[in-house]
Amino acid sequence: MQAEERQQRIEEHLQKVEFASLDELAELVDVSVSTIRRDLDALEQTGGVRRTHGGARLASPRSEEWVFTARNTHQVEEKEAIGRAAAALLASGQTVILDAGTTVYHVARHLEEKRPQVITNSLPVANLLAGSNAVEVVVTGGVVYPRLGVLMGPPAVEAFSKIHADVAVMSSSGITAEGITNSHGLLIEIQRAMLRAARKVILCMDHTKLGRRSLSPLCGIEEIDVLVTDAAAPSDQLDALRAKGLEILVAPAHLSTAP
Amino acid sequence: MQAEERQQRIEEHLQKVEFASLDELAELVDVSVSTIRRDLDALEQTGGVRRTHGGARLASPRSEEWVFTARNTHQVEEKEAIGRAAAALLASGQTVILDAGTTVYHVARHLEEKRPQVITNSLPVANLLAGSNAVEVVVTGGVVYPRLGVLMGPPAVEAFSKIHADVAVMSSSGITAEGITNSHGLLIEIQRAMLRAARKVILCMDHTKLGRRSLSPLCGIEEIDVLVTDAAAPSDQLDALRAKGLEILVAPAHLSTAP
DNA sequence: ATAGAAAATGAAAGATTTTGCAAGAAAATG
DNA sequence: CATTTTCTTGCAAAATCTTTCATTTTCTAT
Repeated sequence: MQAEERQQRIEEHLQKVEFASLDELAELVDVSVSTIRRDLDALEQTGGVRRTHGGARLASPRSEEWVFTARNTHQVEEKEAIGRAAAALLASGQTVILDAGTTVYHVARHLEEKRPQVITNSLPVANLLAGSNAVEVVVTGGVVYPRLGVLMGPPAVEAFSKIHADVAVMSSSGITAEGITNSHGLLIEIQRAMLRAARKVILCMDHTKLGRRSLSPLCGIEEIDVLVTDAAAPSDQLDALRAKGLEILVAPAHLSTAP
Repeated sequence: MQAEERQQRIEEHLQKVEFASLDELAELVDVSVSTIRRDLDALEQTGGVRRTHGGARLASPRSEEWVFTARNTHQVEEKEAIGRAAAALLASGQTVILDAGTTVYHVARHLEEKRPQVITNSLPVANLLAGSNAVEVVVTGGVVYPRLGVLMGPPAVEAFSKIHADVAVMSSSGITAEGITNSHGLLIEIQRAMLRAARKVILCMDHTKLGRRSLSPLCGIEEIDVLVTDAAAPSDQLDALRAKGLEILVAPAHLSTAP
C-alpha cells in the first residue's frame, strides 16, 4: 500500500472514531507503529489530525461542542496564565467589556472576586458569569454565531456604542508592530465599538499570535493600553512592540495553583 | 485508551450526570483514581469541569442546571410532554419567539428538526440551541437575571418591539378565565412586547398553573391562540377556559423514556 | 537490465511522559 | 476533638516518544 493511501485511510478511520491508538492504526493499515507515527506527523502538518500520547485524534472534532469547553485549544496553560494576569489588572467594581474568544474566556474565569459589571457579546462568558451573584452581567443582543457562541450583527455594535466602560478586555488573532488584525471580518466592527466605548484597553494574546498578521486590520498599536501575553513570547517580537510604545505584561509561566 | 479520549469521556459523562465521584469515573474509564484526579485537573484548566471534594461537577453549568434546580424537578415529565406537543404545532422554517422559563425550555429541546429562526431572551435556551447548525438564534440584549438566566431591561423590550414573528411560545405562572398573570413584574413588559410581535401565541403551562392567579396581570385570554398543558390538568379548569373560546391542546401523558 | 542513489520502513536504545501507589497533610463528618 | 475520607506530593514502574541505524523498497541513470 502506498504511503498516501495509507494516510488517507487513517484519516478516514479517525473521522469515524475520533480517537485511535497507534496499535489500532498499525493493525488497520498493516504497518509498524513507527510508520504510523511518521504518517501521523505528516497528517498533523496538513492539519486534519492531531497526535496525542498513545494515539491520535481528529483535529476538528465533528462533535457539536463549544470551542470553549474544548481541549482542542492548544494553549490552555498559557491562556490560564494570561487570564489570571489580566484579571489582576482590574480594579474592584469596574465596568468591564469582555470580548468573545477563548483567551478572554479565561480572563472571565478569574473575574469573580473583582465584582465587576460585565458587558459581553460572548454567550459562553455570559453563561459562565451568570451563575455568580458577585458579577452583574449585561449581554448585547445579536445573532448567535454557531461555533463560537458570539453575538454578532447591528444589535451588538449598537449595544457597545451606547455605553461607556472602564476597561475592555479583548483578544484578536494577530499583532505586529503595524497593528492588530483579526481573522473574522464580521467581528471587526463590534470590536471597534468596544474600543471606542472603553477608557482603557487590555489586549490578551498568547504567544502564537505575536508577529502574525491576519486578514482584517482592526486598529493600530496606539489604541491598546496593555498587551498581556505568556512567557513563551519571543523576545524580539516583544522588543519590536515595546519600541512602538506598547506596555506589555508577560504572565508568569507556571504559578502553583493555590495561594 | 489515551488521555484525551478519556478526558472527553469524563466530560461527556459529567454532561449527563452533573456530578460524579472519583471512583465512579475511575470505573467508567478503567484507570486508577490518581489518574482521574490528574484528568480532572486538566479538565478544570479548560473550564468545563470543576473539582469538588470526592468528585467533580460541571463548572459552567449546562443550561439545564439553572432550569432544573430544586423545586422544579418533579414536573419534568409533564413539561417534556408539553414541549413535544408545542413543538409539533410549529411549521418548518418559522420565526419563533421563545420566552424565558422552564416550560418553554422544554419546547426548545424539540425544536431542532423544525429548523426555525429563534428569538429569545433566555440564556439557557440560547445556549441550548447555539450548538445546532439547524437553528438560527437571535438573542435580545439585556441584564442577566442571575438565577434564571433571563435577559431583562429596556434592550430586551426594544428587541421584541422591532421585530415580527410567526409564533411566540410563552409561559407564565398562572391562568384563569379572567386572564393570564405572571409573578415576575419585571418580565411583564417584555412578554407584552412578545405578544405584540407575534402573529400567533402558544402558551405552555403545566397543570399546576391552571386556575392560579399571580401578582401581575399580563393579558386576557383572547390574546392567546393555543394553550398547551399536560394530561393532569383538571377538566373543570379546561372547561372554564374552553368556554372563553380558548383552544387547548392536552399533551399525552407518558411516552416511554427508553433510549 | 542493473548498479547505485534515494526514500521508506522496521527495530532498538535512550529520553520523556504517564500512571499507579503510598505516606503525610488537609478537610469533612459526627 | 477524634475518626474517616479525601487531597497532595514524591517516587518508581510502565508506557510512549524521539532518535538513530540497518534493511528493504523504489527510483534513476546508464
